[in-house]
Amino acid sequence: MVERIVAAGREVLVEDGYDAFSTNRVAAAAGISPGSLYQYFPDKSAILDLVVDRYTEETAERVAAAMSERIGGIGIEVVRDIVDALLTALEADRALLRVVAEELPLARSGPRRAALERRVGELAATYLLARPEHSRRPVPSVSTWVTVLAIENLAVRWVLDQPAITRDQILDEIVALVAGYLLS
Amino acid sequence: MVERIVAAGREVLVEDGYDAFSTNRVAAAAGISPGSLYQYFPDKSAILDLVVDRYTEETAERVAAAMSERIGGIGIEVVRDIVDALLTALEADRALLRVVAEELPLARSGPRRAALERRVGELAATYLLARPEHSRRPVPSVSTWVTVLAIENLAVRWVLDQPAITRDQILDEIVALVAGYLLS
Amino acid sequence: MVERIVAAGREVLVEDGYDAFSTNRVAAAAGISPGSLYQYFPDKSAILDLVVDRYTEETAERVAAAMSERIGGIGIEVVRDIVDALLTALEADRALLRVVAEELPLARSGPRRAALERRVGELAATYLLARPEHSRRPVPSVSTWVTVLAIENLAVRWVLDQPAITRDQILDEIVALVAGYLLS
Amino acid sequence: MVERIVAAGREVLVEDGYDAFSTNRVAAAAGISPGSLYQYFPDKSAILDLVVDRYTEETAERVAAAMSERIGGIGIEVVRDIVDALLTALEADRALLRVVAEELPLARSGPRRAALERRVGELAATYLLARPEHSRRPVPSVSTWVTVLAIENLAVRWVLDQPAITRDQILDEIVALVAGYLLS
DNA sequence: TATGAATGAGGGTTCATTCAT
DNA sequence: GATGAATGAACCCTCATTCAT
Repeated sequence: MVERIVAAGREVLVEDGYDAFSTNRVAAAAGISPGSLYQYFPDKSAILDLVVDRYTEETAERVAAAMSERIGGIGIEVVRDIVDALLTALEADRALLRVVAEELPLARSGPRRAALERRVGELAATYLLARPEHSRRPVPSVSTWVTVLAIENLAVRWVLDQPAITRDQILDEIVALVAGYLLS
Repeated sequence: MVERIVAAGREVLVEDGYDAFSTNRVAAAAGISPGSLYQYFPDKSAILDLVVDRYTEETAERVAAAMSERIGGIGIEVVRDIVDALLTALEADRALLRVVAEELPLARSGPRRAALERRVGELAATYLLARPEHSRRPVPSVSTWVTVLAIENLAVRWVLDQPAITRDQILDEIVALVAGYLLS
Repeated sequence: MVERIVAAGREVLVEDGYDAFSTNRVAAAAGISPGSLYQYFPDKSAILDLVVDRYTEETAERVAAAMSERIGGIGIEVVRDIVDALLTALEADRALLRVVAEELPLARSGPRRAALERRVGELAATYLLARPEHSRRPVPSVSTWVTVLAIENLAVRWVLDQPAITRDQILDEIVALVAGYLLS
Repeated sequence: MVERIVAAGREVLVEDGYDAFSTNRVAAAAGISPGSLYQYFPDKSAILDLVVDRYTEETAERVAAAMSERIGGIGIEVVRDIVDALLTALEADRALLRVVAEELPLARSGPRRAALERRVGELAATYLLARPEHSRRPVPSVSTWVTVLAIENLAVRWVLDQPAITRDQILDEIVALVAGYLLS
């Protein structure tokens, strides 16, 4: 039932946008009555939080999976594969990404995004520490922070704004950005 | 009068946050009646738009000024100076930056931000075109897009999240990021 | 306008009872929209408070007037006249008295009633102090408290329950009660 | 089971007040499901009614017991003992008395209170009829009504408001009130 | 032009009651 | 009998917008 509500919430968000995310609308989409929401959630924002949580976790999961799979690999191709996975994950539900990234008050999606960044960042930091030859930057925590934020933003904007840049191009550019930063 | 309203709107935004940005509140802050707002703006969101516009323009102005000033300069120090100017501009009104970047539905500030990016991007592209030796990336428009977006996001997050990274450090890192990207 | 709302509130209270005292109902009775209530009252309970205040003050006023008028008089007839005035005041709007005394959570009407008691009590105490021969009770503040509470309750119950006791009878009884108490 | 529910209702009333007296809360306190309430009570107010009934009966029982015990006694001390018993009964559960007398719409506790008054009144009337020398008032039913109501209200207010009057004082005063009324 | 009282749809939430299990 | 999830009408209140003055 919680799942049904979360699904309905996601649907409302995708189909009608954040402004339409009212308890009445979500309940209607879930095919239940407004009062029933409150048997599973303390208030409206808890529903929204869980919808965003689920989405963020989904995305984090895919990226983290790609990372742990590829992380044994050699050279710069690792980065390309990971970013490729990230793009794929973001492309999976562009409509929801748009709402989460652009309509939600960032204060709501911010913490989830930060969690994602932390999770991915830790993996990356571990990797960099294990292979010091892969980074010439002096402070690993800092270069991780920089790398993760830069990649994340570029990926999100590329998916949402769909600039005149091909997928291969953006992958090349991001790889070049990261490689140039860490290795030169 | 429009200016008075915009100033009031900005004040409300900074002092009380986005949720308090109601027409009544803005009118009160401007010392006029709610009805009078509608003589100068078609609706509430037009006021908000103009507030954000003004802020974005201010910031763009400062960065563009720094760019045209420094753009004749030599080498990588140019980048450092420009990023420095950007940080300074963002630090000028951290409270408003927080509201604009974190509380506003990004959809509202998005277009203004895009305008800023375009403006700065054009300057950068012009520069890179004029001095091809400064970039080894194949498509200037793409590398400009990448550079501008990466820098912008890192700068905003550094100012807002205040991570344990000194100002000099973040400048070094951004310079390294850009230099590594464009030159290697 | 405040008066119009108070009148409407009183009407709803009298006509439909306390449970029907909803903001929508009061607004409808006042011929205005629900939102307009909030231009004159901070919340629903403020409306109710004022309705009860007005009623209590009205009643207190009448009784106090009778008291100051008669208080120069001689002997026990003074008490009779005052209680008569009290009965008259309570009979003036029996329907509202019923709601105020029986439907309202006493916590709401309690403080107003207490104020009325205090006001009347002070007058009575002053009188008793000025004419010590009128009371043989040792502690004036206590005998005042006892007298006021006893009279008030008897008067209210007589008006509301309409027991098989004539008006003259109840006046006689209350006079006997008070006289016997204070003078014997 | 009915008893369990009544006990739970009383608990909720005492612990959390009238506003918290919801079917869900009472059911939870009784360790049963909300739906089960309706197997024993037609609706919520029936539960409340029975809780109040029980409490009123308890109180009536104690007072009536004291009355039949003392009623053979001589003189005014009888009154004192009975009022003493009443105060003791009211003090037994001051928290519940407060809720019943101050938070409940009086309309709900009114009929129960009236029953108590009738019961006590009948005892008193019987007594007065049997010993005509104890009252000089002309209509026993009327003087009983007056006496019972006056005593009841004074006792309740004394227990709840805790004015600066000692227990002995209030007993003295009530005795004086009654004695003066009936005998002078 | 400026006002600001009035609007009223819609918001989130509660809770007595029902009924399929 | 017992359950407890589901109901949905009704609650109080907000606020962008309007319009008579």
